[in-house]
Amino acid sequence: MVKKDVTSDKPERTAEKLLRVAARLFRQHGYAATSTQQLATELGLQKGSLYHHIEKKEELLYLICMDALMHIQLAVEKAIEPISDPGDRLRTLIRAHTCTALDDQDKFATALLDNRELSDENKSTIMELHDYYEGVVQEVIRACQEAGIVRRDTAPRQLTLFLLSMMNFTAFWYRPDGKLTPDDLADQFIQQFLQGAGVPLCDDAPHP
Amino acid sequence: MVKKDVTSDKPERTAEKLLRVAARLFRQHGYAATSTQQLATELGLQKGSLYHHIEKKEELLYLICMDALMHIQLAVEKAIEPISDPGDRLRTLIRAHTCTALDDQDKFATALLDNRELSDENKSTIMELHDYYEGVVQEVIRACQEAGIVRRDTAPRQLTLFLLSMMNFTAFWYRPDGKLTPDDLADQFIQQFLQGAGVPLCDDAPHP
DNA sequence: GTCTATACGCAGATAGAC
DNA sequence: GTCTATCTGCGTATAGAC
Repeated sequence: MVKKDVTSDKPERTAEKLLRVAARLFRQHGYAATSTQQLATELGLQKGSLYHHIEKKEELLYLICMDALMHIQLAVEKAIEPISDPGDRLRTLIRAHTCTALDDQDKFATALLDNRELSDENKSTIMELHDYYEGVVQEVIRACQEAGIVRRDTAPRQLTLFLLSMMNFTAFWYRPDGKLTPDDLADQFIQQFLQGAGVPLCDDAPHP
Repeated sequence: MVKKDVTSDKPERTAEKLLRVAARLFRQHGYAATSTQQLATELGLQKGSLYHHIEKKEELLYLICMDALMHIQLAVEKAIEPISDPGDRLRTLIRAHTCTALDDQDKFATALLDNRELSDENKSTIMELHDYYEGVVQEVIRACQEAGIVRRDTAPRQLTLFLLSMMNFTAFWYRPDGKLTPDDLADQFIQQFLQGAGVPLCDDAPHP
């Protein structure tokens, strides 16, 4: 359905702006509740003009989901690739995921909320990517279990879901104008995921 | 906008079924993408007939959000009310929240995903309830900090968001036909939230 | 690449018979 | 409480001028 080449940089400017604005509106009101009219108005265009840039409205949603998923997957894989220590890989993954997700919050939130409104065909494509990425996360966690730094009494898949839940929900409540930077938040996620919120029973005896 | 009395039990059966079916469809396709036609078809009615039970389509969404929030809030408050130990209150809250949310997964997921599509007026009402409930959770966590069983180096509001993120995201991926019961999941949430996924550094020295 | 004009269908909602 | 019939508007998408 989509054959845009992203090789060239400059001539695609309008298309990028379109995606950015669409992501903001979709996140705010939902995909189906956002009309091509609203979209055009925000861009200072007539609604007919949109169809010079896209084939149909759904293409916007598809591109947004694609963009968000690819972005986060590539960022995370690139970040953890040169690292071998399992614990460092996990911490790096959490930081890269958090920062990338918040860097493009509208697209990421839309991808999470509105992917159910894609056509069956597009939905499968997106779901495949999603599952692949989940597998990457799960593998990092599994390696931590093997290395003895993450508990083995819970299935890696469960732990993956817990971690992704915590990080992904952030896209819904995080306000960039608040006090916490994405990096601060990443620190908190790392601590919360690994140590939990409970006070350690025995940290009065620090190890050498 | 809504003046239904929920005092009587039996005569409201159709209305309940309507809400149940609506919640399922809304969750599946989104509120705006679900037509009154689909709704009517699933109920074996003509679309005109729906308007004997509701004033407008949005009323369904409003009632679903209301229902889900009230249900969970009442269940949690009732569960923790007789308990005084802060840690027990937190663990009880997690269990009540998890089980109640999964008991009516469609409504709960719809309330989380589609509340943005409510009219401004209805949205405020729902948000107030939501904030109130968040306050209840936060207070339980704060009490745990005061009692020294939850770390104080993270703000109670942050911890509340982490906990709710983990629990609420469940509504999106949990499958009732899987192996985990809601109770199992609650156990995992309690452990994950308090102890984290990391292996304790010193549990070779159990306390008496 | 943007405009105007328009096709076409389906959405939500109402009225009145049964 | 459900049906049929119908109103009305707005939705997505297209065509052709500039």
